[in-house]
Amino acid sequence: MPHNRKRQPRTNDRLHLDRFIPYRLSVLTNTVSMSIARAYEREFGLSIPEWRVMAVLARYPDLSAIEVAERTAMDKVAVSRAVSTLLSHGRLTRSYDETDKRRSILRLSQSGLAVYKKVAPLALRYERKLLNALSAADRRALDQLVSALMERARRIAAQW
Amino acid sequence: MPHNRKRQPRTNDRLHLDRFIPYRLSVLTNTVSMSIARAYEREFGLSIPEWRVMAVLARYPDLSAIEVAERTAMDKVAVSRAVSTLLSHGRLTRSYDETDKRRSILRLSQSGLAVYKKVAPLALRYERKLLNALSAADRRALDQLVSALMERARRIAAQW
DNA sequence: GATAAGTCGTTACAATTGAAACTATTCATA
DNA sequence: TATGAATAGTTTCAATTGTAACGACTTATC
Repeated sequence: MPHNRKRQPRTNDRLHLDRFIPYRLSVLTNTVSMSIARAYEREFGLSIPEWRVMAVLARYPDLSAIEVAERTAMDKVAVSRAVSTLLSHGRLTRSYDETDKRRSILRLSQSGLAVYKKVAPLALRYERKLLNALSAADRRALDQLVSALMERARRIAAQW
Repeated sequence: MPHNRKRQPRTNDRLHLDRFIPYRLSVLTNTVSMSIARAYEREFGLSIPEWRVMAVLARYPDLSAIEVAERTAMDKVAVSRAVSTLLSHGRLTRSYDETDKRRSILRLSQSGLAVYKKVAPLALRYERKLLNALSAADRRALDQLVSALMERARRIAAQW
């Protein structure tokens, strides 16, 4: 019997939920998202979709709803709902494109901008807290891994 | 002007959705989960909660519903619903603990086990496909990063 | 310039999920 | 052994989300 038998490979042929990356990613993401969502909700009455719309409009004003959807990986119905509640709370202004009356032009209002300026640091603080666990090198590694997996996941989704 | 000015750090003070790790994790997880869910649904009529219950019972037979919930990071209502549809499809058997009649004892039926044996390879194949993008070293790194982040996220969630 | 096909955004309806209340049972304590 | 608190699991109701259909408008084609 060989004494230097290889260690079990991480990905083996039996399914073990605790080692199954899609599952672990899902649990991790849920935990993270729930923490953040709770804070947004508690302190600003914002849902995650609403917050995402605000974040993207803060950086790119005057997008249409569809453009917001593209940049936030939300579908257009979700954007439509988020926009409508943000409008009703006065956090957004909406006008329409003169040359294409279907397209909306969305922008943070004064009050929306003010809220954004308070929420953004909260979000960043959370992220910093989370990444505190990691060395600078690990953070770079994480960054690249997430990018690589994302690309791969997209490709697979297209095939399946 | 110094020519060797440092590169911008990855985590800076402005919020950029594409660089915000919680957001990126969320998009990645959704993409991955949807691919898998679609395949389960298409080929076996299983939802993700149902599939998780089956996976954990395959490895640990005779758990109670609460124990399943603990091991799958689902809440007990979700488990109750998944169990009830699995029972109605004959994929599970349920008995009750003699000494504590509240506790159920769940176990895959013959047919459940048969389904499991077909689904598990599908899941593992997906994972392998996803991780193909990565070197062995990267895979180990991913493993550790997810663990570290998970621990950290739990800790933060407890505080907040 | 009429018609068909496509796009933007909303609405309506169904399915999923979450939170709270509930039943049945057990446990702790007096 | 009676009573209050706790636990396992289900049910109910409300909120969220996904899908499909729709109205308004624009673009392409004839």
